[in-house]
Amino acid sequence: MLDPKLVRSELQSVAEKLQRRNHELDVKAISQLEEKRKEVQIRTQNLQNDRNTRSRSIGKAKAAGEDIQPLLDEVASLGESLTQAESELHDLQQKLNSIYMGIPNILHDSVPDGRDEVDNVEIRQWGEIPSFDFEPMDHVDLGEGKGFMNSEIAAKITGSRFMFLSGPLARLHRSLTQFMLDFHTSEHGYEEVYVPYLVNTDSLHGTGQLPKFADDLFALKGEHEYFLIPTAEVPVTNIVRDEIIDADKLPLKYTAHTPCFRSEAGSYGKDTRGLIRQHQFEKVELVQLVKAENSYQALEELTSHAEKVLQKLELAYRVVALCAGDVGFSSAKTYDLEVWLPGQAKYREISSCSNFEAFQARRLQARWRNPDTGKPELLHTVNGSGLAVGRTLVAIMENYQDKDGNIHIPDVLQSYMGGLTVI
RNA sequence: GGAGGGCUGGCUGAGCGGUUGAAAGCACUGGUCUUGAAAACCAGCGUGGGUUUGUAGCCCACCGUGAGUUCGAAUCUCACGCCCUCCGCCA
Repeated sequence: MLDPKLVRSELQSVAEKLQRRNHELDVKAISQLEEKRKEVQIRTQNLQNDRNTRSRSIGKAKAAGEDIQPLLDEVASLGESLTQAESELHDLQQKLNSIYMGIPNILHDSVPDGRDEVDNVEIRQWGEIPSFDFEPMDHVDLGEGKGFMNSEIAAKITGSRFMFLSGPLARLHRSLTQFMLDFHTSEHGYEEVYVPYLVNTDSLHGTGQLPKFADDLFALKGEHEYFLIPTAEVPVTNIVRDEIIDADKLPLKYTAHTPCFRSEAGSYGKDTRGLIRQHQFEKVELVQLVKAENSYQALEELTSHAEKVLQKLELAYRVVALCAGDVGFSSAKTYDLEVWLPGQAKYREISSCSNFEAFQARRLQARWRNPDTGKPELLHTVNGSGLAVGRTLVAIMENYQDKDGNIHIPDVLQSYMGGLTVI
């Protein structure tokens, strides 16, 4: 959520900034509601003040043994207008709040203009695109060819967009998560956390998935209103919801491995083949909670931490700055890491690293105490995948294949594979 | 599933329906003392919101959440949520 004070005091300029991401702010409705809110709020608070004053004097009179009946008569008429004003104010605040909850974050100045992914800007490349003296297969042909990947079994067990892996490929998948967690905890200073995979609605509001994106989530039936997490960002970032963190504890850096569940509503024809777009996938997430002045540096660092995983795996990739039209709702700036997939002969997203500035923190009431002022200030939240495990598996399969359809194991993973070098 | 207990400020923990935004302690900040430090002593110290050019002042709200009773609720009533203990079941 944006700062409501900012929205109403600089409504026009906020609206202009949001136009960059094709969000039309209903300036007229907001200013009218705010005007009304101001009037009603002042009226309500004056009435409350009046009531409090009178009630106090009744208390005093009673204590002094005076007759309070005249005072009671005086206050009798107050109640109704106060109740009405309070409920009017409540309604207005709810309306405004639901509008504010639906406004996306303001983009950082460095975000390039553009409508959609076509306009994203490549920042840098790493590694060499491998060349093959044979026609490289995609991961599905490789996996199915070996008998280690079977979408029909998954479809029988559940339905479409799920995958069944077996044998050394299932182990390779597991090895990847182990490697990533070990790497980030030992080399990059993240604390490993284990978190719930079901979350409540407060948590989802906090990180911005609700109220706008309920369709993307799997909801549980039953006595609790719980949802399957679409990303570890939700449980991990919510660690600091309603907390005030000591300055000397910052930055907080967490990493977690979780499964992620996305309904992928509205992507019906897209990436139906293989592991690219599934309802269930694994991810190792990186989350940093930092002071405002450090968040852009943190974004660069966190992005580089994700990149290092690709470098260790010797996979060619590029870093792309998402353009204004492609940056997600809660983010102020996002870098995507795109890995080269020989099976598709193109770069595909394997990580997304974002700075949310105070957008999530404001919803979360996640703050730190500034020792200079003694006052709480909103944290900035920064997160990214480090990396998406399923897509990393795809990248390894396709980049490390040979002409016989074998998959060679990257050096850094061999110890996790019990010394296996090829599958 | 059954039976109890509890949710108060950064933390611990008091709180007869009437200046209680809330005692006390801890922590923190400033000061006195000291060569310095510690201790001791003194003072300050909640969060959110409104108004406003204003981190000044004034005002409002907040004691798990939401309703209710009342002139007045942290204190009474109801519902819900969460936590804890015991029993049962169980990976």
